[in-house]
Amino acid sequence: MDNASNALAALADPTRRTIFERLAAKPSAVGELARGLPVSRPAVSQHLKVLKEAGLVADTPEGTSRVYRIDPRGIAAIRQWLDQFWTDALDSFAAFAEAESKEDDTP
Amino acid sequence: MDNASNALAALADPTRRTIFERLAAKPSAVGELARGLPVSRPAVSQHLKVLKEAGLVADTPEGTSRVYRIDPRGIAAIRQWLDQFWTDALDSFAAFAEAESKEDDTP
DNA sequence: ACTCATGGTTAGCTGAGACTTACGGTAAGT
DNA sequence: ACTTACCGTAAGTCTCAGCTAACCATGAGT
Repeated sequence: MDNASNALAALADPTRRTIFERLAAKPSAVGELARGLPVSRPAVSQHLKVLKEAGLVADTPEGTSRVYRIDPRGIAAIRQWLDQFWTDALDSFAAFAEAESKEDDTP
Repeated sequence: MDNASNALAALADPTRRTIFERLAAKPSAVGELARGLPVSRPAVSQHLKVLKEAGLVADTPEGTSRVYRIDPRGIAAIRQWLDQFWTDALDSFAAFAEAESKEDDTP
């Protein structure tokens, strides 16, 4: 799926992965996240924007604050994309193993 | 896992995703891949190096050629990393839905 | 109305990485 | 031995993404 592309690209950045993992452990506000990270608050905002557009997180206004949490849709998209190749990967390996065993004609 | 980090970063590039998908459909040599892509052959070589270090592909010398195929380990690493957050994601959404329903005190 | 706290947005800088070109290295065929 | 085909690597260029600093907007409390 094309949505999986955005999700994969979003999780490629280490800082975004850290943010994602922390939100998985506990939904938090922007400043709360930035305080525990080595980057500034605007950087966290930009990362959250990317994660949101990738369908990996969702946000809810909470007064003057804004709470972010994990969105299962992004994870589902990546899983679906991966499973598309899972059987192919096993087939490739099975074919390789079989070709290897047939090469054993050197006694 | 840390191996999942490399795999995610490797699949972030669109060209590498295309190479990965084509190898899933059919194991191929480097030149064969490059002929169907809008980039040069050395570029494909570099991409394959990244994919190999990420555990996503494996290669086998075939005479003067070199056949690349999919390695299931990379896919497994990403799947394992994702499943680590799957239940957390569902919990986050369940908690959000419950909080939403309790806010229905505005008749 | 004023103040304070929280966040999203923009401009600009900088470093990482994707690409090409050129080169060297190896195996098969003649 | 020579040629051809296939591939990996090094050096260099250039674009893009992540970061900071500064600014503006909004809601809560007084």
